[in-house]
Amino acid sequence: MPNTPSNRRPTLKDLAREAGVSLASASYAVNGNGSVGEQTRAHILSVAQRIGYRQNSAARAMKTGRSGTLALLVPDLTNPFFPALAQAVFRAARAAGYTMFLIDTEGNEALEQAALAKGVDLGVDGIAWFPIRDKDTSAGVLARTPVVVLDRTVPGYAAIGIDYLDAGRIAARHLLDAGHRRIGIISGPTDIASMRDRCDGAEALICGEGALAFRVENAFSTDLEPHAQAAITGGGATAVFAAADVIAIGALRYAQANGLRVPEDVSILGFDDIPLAEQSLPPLSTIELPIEDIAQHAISELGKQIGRPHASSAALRIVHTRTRLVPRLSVRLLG
Amino acid sequence: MPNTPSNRRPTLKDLAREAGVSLASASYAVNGNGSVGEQTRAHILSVAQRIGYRQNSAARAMKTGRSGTLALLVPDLTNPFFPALAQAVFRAARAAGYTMFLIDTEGNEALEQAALAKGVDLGVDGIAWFPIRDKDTSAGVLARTPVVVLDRTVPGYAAIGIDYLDAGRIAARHLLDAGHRRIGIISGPTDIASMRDRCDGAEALICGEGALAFRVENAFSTDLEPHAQAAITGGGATAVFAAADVIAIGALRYAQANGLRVPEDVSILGFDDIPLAEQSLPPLSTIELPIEDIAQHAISELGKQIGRPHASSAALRIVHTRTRLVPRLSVRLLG
DNA sequence: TTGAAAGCGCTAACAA
DNA sequence: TTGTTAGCGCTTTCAA
Repeated sequence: MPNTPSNRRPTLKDLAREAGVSLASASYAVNGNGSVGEQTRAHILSVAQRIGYRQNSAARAMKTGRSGTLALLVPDLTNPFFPALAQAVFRAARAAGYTMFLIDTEGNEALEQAALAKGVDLGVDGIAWFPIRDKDTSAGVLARTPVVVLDRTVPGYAAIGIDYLDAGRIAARHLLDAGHRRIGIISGPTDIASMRDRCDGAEALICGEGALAFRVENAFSTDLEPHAQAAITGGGATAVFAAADVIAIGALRYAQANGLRVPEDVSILGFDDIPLAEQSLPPLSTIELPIEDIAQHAISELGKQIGRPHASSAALRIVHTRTRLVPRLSVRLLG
Repeated sequence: MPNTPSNRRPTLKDLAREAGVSLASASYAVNGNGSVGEQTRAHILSVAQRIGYRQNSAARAMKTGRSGTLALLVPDLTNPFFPALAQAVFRAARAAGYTMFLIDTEGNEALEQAALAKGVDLGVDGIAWFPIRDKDTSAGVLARTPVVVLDRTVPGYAAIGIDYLDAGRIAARHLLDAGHRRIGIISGPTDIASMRDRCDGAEALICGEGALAFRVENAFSTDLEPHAQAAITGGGATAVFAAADVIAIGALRYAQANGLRVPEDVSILGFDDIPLAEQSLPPLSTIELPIEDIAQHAISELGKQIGRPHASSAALRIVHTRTRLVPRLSVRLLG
């Protein structure tokens, strides 16, 4: 009959007592690091199994200052880009031996700040942070915690960026190469630098080698606002670069609902390559974000910062990853 | 000049020293519970602010046995149902004063087990668990941690269920009421009880008041397998109940790609009400899951278990929530 | 109202 | 190889 009070979760001490060894031996056996005789270890482990011993990571974390956990903050899980990114980051974290938690900041800056603080308080070893906007809501809370900002840039933090100017150029290049000259742009909300960049990149090239039919802005939604609707039906563009797939899908639907065939009458190029893009009719040509690259770089950057306690004030790495064109059927090759 | 070594995160001790008070007073001030003079507290708080003091929740959790955090495990974040559920659960948790972390078990039972264990080890106060299948992968790890199982049932755990038999009946009722008599069912993977139930519920009613044209199974995907394709084009049904929206969307597309108009030639009723359902052409009639109810009940059940240390062996609550029909345009009312 | 001090469960020197 | 022991940062009882 075990001496362990059955209503309490067994501790290392219980385990040691139960197995008739010292605390240290029990700890070594459980962590597999110190030196314990092979049979001692086996015995301890079997007792652990029997009494249902589990590490108390809080205590362990307190002692070692490491919790083996990372947090990922994303602004909106219902935007299909983020689950995809999250899975990639989860995988990368797992490969590096970390357990990753996800927090949805729900587009709410107060929540974002609270989540950042909570992460720090709980002692996660690092935070991969996809900010709601290009704004530092951290209020100094992150001073001593490894952080890497994803996709955006927040002054003072390492970041994994995407070369959006280049991405915009890739988009424009594709349309131009397909023979289009009058090209319109439907931008997403421009308070986000990455959005401005991709549109600026595209616009520069379009103006250089063709003509910008229009450049309008629309919310991050498949519902097109009136001016965007007007641009599509009356803007005179043979091709439209919609700087986000959700908007592109909205444009596609709007065009079709108004008697325009895609791509025969108007070509549409999206951006993001969300799962839905492949399944629209016609399948949407789009620009794919280097999700895997971002995930890899993010975890490796975090790993570096965690390894090297405080070089945070040292050179802040900003890694740039590149996008790729995914040609499908929504862009027409002009004769 | 503060005496706090600047490269280390300030501790309560640092705060107490810096403010010239005892550890206890500092703790009281920070937590707002013990008794401290008004000015003492204000002073301590301002010093805390200045030196950037933050609680170390790991230490706090170790002492109190409570971390103020909950974990939510879901099987697949790229299935749009889960982000929606996650957001609802996050909100409910927040309203109850908890911080919630999300873990995607990625349909992998080994990962699920590891996540469960990690949650327990980290000392979360409770776990809301949406299992991959109706299978207990917990390996006894959860013995002393409050747990509530979502949507499925796992022996030995409290659960928030959905009355799927009833849901299937609601689906069949809708089709029958619209005048359909030859009705087919495309089921999802039937190793999941909830899937069997909704189909069984529908089938019973269909057989009673009409005729079952076919009942086939398909993976949880918009890609239809050959037998499902054949059933749609050659099964002779005027209406199809696809027991998951993703499958319904696949059926819709397949039908349309093969010259069948929806709902003129064939009606399609889905299940889940994922965001995409509203945006398909035609908008998909479907059955809505009571996400908010599930979230509320889950958090409240967890709250009860956390409050009452160990009534776990007591009566296991199984709460049942009800679904609702969301009529849109993919079901035709027969003359 | 304030402070001293005892641990929470664990790790890692260090000693044996 | 094994055991003893000093804390990690915090809360909280108890005494002042």
